[in-house]
Amino acid sequence: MSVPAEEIERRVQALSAGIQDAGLRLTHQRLEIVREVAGSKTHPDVETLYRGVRKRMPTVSLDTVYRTLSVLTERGLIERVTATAGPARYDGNPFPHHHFVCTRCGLVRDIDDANTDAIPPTKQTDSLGEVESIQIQYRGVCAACRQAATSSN
Amino acid sequence: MSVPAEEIERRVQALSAGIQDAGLRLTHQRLEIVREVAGSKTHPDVETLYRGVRKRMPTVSLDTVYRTLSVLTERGLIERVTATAGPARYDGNPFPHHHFVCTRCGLVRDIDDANTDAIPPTKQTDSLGEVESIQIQYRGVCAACRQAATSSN
DNA sequence: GTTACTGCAAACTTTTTGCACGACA
DNA sequence: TGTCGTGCAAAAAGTTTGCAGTAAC
Repeated sequence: MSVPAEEIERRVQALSAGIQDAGLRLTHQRLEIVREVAGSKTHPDVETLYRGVRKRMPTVSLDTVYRTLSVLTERGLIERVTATAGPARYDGNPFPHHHFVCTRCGLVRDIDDANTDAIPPTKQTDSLGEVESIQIQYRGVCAACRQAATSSN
Repeated sequence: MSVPAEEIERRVQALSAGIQDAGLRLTHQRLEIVREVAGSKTHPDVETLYRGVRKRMPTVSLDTVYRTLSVLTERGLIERVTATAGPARYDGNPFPHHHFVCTRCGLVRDIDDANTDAIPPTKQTDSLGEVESIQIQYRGVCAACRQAATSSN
């Protein structure tokens, strides 16, 4: 149920290229952090990514994880997940997609690009600015939380 | 260009009722905080709301603003804005709506309920859980940022 | 009259920053 | 070889919590 190896590879390629195209250095640390975030489907927070990277690179520092994620986000290569409260979480999938969000436990999972052509810009959006992309949040209760609620009733 | 008085009133009513229906006390502090958040269309952060409330109630504390916003959010009466990084921002509109988000400056504005029937749950969402609501983020560049970019080119 | 809420202060968590050393292009 | 990036440490920012007094119901 993890991200398929070839998909991880595709993401790592896109992110690595993005770093180098921006004239930035692709250091060992950055590559490992890219691998970690690209290989996760849970949209982890910085601390979790840090622990994951340290398994392969024990000397990496938390600051570097913060800084690398900032760099990637500033360049638009990855996104901060804007769906949950608490510590920042990151989305290592650099291709367009949407999110399912569990309102109970904060689980976030990617949803492939839906038919966003069905959602045209409106008069309201037109008066505010130019819409460049549309992201949908499907909010609800995940299977695990649903089961937990059922069995305790 | 602010929220119309009757709309503010409608929101304050809904939020006040929500507090009391939950068996909580509608204190002066809570009412002023509700007024502040319901009257703003900018989705302000806690510090900004605090300053606004203090104009009318100089003795209110920042903690109480934090606590009241937490209470309102936990009860599902208002929502934390899940669109921007940085300090938490709150959306005092308790009725269904969507958001336009400027990716440059972080401006967030409400968009009236679009035709979300055009976005049915998918096989993917079905396998993750039950979708209860759909929120659309229209992302782009707001008029002010667009103008700033144009005039500096 | 109870009990929940508030203000104050302190603590805690998360994130950012300055600096000197080390490594990438 | 020059410059960008890293690790360390300290600081800053944002948020939460314990406690005693106060106010809502």
